[in-house]
Parts: sequence; C-alpha cells; structure tokens
Amino acid sequence: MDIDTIGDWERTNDCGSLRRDDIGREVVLMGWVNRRRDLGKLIFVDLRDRFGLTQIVFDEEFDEVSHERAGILRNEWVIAVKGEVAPRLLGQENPEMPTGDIEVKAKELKILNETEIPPFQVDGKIDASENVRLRYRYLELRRPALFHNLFMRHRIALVIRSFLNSEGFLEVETPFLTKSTPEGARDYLVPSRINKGSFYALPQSPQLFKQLLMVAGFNRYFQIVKCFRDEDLRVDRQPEFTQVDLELSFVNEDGVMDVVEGMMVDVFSKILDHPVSRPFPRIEYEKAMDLYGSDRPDARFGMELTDVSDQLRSSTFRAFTEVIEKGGVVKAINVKKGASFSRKELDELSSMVTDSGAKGLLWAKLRPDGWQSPLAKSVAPNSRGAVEERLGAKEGDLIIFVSAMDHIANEALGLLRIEISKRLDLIKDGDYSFVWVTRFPLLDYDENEKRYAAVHHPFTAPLEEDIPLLGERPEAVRARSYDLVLNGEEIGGGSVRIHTIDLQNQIFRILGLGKEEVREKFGFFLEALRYGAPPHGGIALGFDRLVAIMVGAKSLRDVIAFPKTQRASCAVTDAPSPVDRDQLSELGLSLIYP
RNA sequence: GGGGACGUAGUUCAGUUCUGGUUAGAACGCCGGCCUGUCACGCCGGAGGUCGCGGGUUCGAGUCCCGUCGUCCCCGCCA
Repeated sequence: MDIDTIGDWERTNDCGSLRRDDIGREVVLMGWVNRRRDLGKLIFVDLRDRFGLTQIVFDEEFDEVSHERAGILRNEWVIAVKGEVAPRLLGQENPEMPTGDIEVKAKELKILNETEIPPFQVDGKIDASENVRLRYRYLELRRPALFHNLFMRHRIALVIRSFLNSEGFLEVETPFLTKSTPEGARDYLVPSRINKGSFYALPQSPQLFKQLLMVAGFNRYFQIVKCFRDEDLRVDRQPEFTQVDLELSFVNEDGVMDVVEGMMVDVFSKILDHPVSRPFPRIEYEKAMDLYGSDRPDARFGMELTDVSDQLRSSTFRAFTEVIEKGGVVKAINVKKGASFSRKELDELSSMVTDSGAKGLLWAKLRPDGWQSPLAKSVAPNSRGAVEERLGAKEGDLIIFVSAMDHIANEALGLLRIEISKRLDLIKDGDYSFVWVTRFPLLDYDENEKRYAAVHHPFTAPLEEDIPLLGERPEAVRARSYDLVLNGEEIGGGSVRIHTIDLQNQIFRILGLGKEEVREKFGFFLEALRYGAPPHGGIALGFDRLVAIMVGAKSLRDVIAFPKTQRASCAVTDAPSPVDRDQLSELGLSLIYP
C-alpha cells in the first residue's frame, strides 16, 4: 500500500462545519473513514474528525482517478480529500446530520494512513466490553460520546478558572513530591535516589501547602490539581483524581460558601444553561442524619424520615415498645403510591435493612379498608390515624417502619429511601439539587485504634461554642466544616481552619499524636502558624465527580481520558510494572516479594 | 482483606447448570466478487476458535471439580 504525504495540502474546514452556504467552494478535509458505502461506480465515505461527519462522494464520472483509489478505503483509514461542496440530490438530504444538506464531491484523494483491523468498531452500535475499550483507549476516545465528556471537562475547567480569576484567586502549583503524613488515606510513596531510604509521598491534597500560602499572604489561592490516595477503587473513586482546591484568608464559613455557590451558578449557567438558585440550602449534619439518614442527602424527592415513636408508644407490638423503652426510636417513611409493592419487593428491601444493623422493617399498605400490615392488630385505630397524619399518608401509600437505636434506624431508612426512589423512578433527569451539610462532628472515636480521629482533617477548626467540650467530651465537638452535596453525592468538603498554634497543638494531642511525631511530621506547619497566620478557610471540590454528574456519566472512568482499572492499573500502558534490578539498587531498594 | 457477577471467532453473544458425547453456532466486523444516490446501503461467496490459563475427574470436558489470572460491582478502606 502506498501512503501519500500530506504535501502542501492544508485543511480548509473540519468535518462538522460545512453547510448549504458553502456550496460551490473548493475545500480540503482530513480525517478518519467512519464508514464507506461502495455502490460500484459511486462510493460514499463518511469522513470523521472530532467536530463531526461529512459525506464525501467519489464519482467515476466526476473524477476517475480518485474514484479508483477510493475503492480500497477501509474504516478508520486516515485520508485527505480535495473537492467541491455540492448540494445533495433532492430528497437525498440527511436531516440526522448537521452537514446533511451537502456533500463533498472528491476531485483528489490522499491516503495518509491505513489501519490494522480495529479491536472494536469505532462507529459500532454493538459495544465492546470495558476492558477492550480501556486497552485501546485512543480508539474509544475517537467515539463522540467519550470525546464529548472530555470536551465538557475542558470547558468546565475553563469556566472555573476564569470565574476564580475574576474573584481574585491566584492559581499556584504545589509540590507533588512531598511529605507523608500519618492521618488520612494510604500514601503513594516515591523513593528518593539522592536520599536513600527516604520517601516522598504524592499529595492526598495540597492541604498544608495552601495553608502556607495563606500564611504567605496570597489571600486567595486555587488550583485544579491531581491528588493521590492509595485506597481501593469504586465506581466513583480513582487513585489519582482531580480537585478544584481553594483557600481564602480573612473569611468565615460564609466567605467560602459564597465563592463556591457563585462558581457553581456560573458553571451550570454557562455549560448547561441551567439556572441554579442561591443561596444553597444548608442543613446541619445532625439534622441531615435525622431527616435523610445520610450525610449526603438527596433532596430531589421527599420521603423524609419521621420519628413516630410517640404515636406508637402505646402499641402492643413488642419490637416497638421494647426498643422505645431502651432509648431507641421508631422511624418511618411514607412511600407515596407505594402500596403496590409486592411481598417479594418488601422482602428485598427488608434484607437491605439488616445490613445496616436493624432487625428488619415493618410496613403498612394503606388500603381503602384500612391498614394491610403485619402491625394491623397491634396498633390501635387512633394510633394508626396519628401515624398517618404525621406522615401525611393517604390511601394507596406505603409506610415503612424501622425500630432501632436512632443512628441505626436513620442509616437503614436512609438507604431504603434512595433504593425506593430508584425503583419508583422519582428522580427526573436534568434535576440538580445542591445542599450544604454543615457542622460535622470534629472527631470520631476509632474503636480499632482506640483513639480519636479527625472526621475531616486535623486542621479543621472546632465550633467556637464547642471548644470547652474538647477536654471532656471530644466526640460532642462540632466542626466548622461543610460538605457540598449535589444530587446525593458529595462533591466537595472544606472547613475553616485552625490558625493558632495552641489550638492546633491541642487537637494533635487529642488525636493521640506524640510530641515527637508531631514535630517530625507537622513541625514545619506548626512553625508557620507561629509567624502570623491569618484566619483562613477553604474547600476542595471533586472535579471528576462534578464533571460526571454534569455530563450524566455513570462512572468516573467516563470523564477521565486514561483512567485506572479497579485493580489500580492502567490498561493502556500496563502500569504498574516491575522495574530493573539496576533501577532498584540505584534507589537502595530490594524486594521482599519477587 | 472479604463477598458476588463475568471470561467461547477481531467484537457482542448463544451453547455451559439440573443432564459431559460426532464437525462449537449467530450477528456485526474482516477477505473476494457484483452494484450510479447510499447514509447501520444491498446481493452472492469465503476465511476466521489455545472455549482466559494450569491441573484434576472421566473412555471422552467449552460443559463437572480445584487452583490461578483478568474485567466489573459491593463491603472493609477512602482525614
């Protein structure tokens, strides 16, 4: 096969731009053969680039040489075509294509490259399995769907950069080769050749560096930056991921939330033409757990959790009365029009509940003739009425009860609420609901390690009014923290930071970090706090997740050009892979496992 | 670390269990031929298989058993 050179040809247009107005022009197009339809004396080729498709006609009567050569074209070959824009024959227009009114009558054809038989059809309607598509990612990326996601990602990043710039933020790069810290996720380590036996860690976030930039007086910092966490993967978790990281000086919670809300309004209006109203609703963590059974509530549908202990206190149902006596609760959700759930479906829901530690669920279908329910006999009619009234339940609804200690009941009903919303298809596409969840607990007690751990991170400021509790009841202290939740997914989290050395030292002590360890791991940071650190706060947004929600992608992999597989490997390069002995010895390393 | 699903032609799948048995099928793609208005072109013909890999049971294994590798989903984990 002879491959032509591009020579002095220059593209005049991309494959998505020609219209009726261009008829009569001589154009040069270059791209991939998306499909060919060889009718003998007439050959049609859909030429593709990332901008679109244009139909090329090779007509023996129009140009014999190019028609002859076009006979050998195959899908995914790279070609250049010089020709004339012509109207399609009357009635032969293709309304499905933006370029469907015209075609390019080829005068000259250059074949710029041929191809192996592709492992899957780029234009295929039948989809290849994900491992094949990941291995040949560059072919998958030729497909419009995935390209669109990455194009959107680019545009979203652009809007964010421009917005933050206009708000006085400076983008500053921070080191990737940095220091391992004891708190948080497992670090990715990088051995040092010059300092054998020592390791850098890839950052889990630029947290301390951005705080140092506040000490440095940068006032407003941001960065769209890769972060690394060596934990197991999920559909919404990659080991390297991108954050929109911000930090502001001389602000409280409102200052940070204000900027983020402005940013989201700007992004959603410019990218999706979707109005988002401000301010975003705020809900305290405690309340979120109580109403939604989740710290990332999806407020796109109702079905809030309701405490009906008072209404059922007098029932003769032992599972209720015993739990209430022991200080537990009976909580319920009202599933509108849920009375049609089958026994089998209710059993499935019940088995979900046991996973969160509850004994099971109870239900009542509101029939015209009253409750159809295992509880019917144990709950007096006036109690039933009180429950219905409290839940706003009507005929045809389904009430689901869980009785347990409140955190278990909350979690169980929270999971049910989400599952039921999926089954009943309660969530409209294109619906976006932002919520701030605030005042998370500062600390929680790690039973395994027998010590307190920071819920957010150890630099989060406690709520002023709760500081006195730090000594006695650390677990009761609330943090000046806030998560941004979009459609029931956490897309960001941040806090007002501790900016005084004494408080920071006190927190480290409560976390059980020894003086020596603190000095070794965080000494540089504590030192910086001594040199006039301003009050500051910030947030980090999960950029991949944001993009995924905005483009409607099911998996983070669909918004990352070269994602990792669930085993944290790269299907294209096959990384990670063994290295030469020489490389290891240069680093002063030897392997325990071969 | 644990649980689950999947792995058969280049690709997507059927066949696989209950019930092992002659030559492992289909569609798309690929190759050859025909075709002047197609756009998932059409028609005729053809090639293409380490049934993920290794071991075992058996007269005989795509099918049963054990192990292993890979992909995906979930729990743990993810400040």
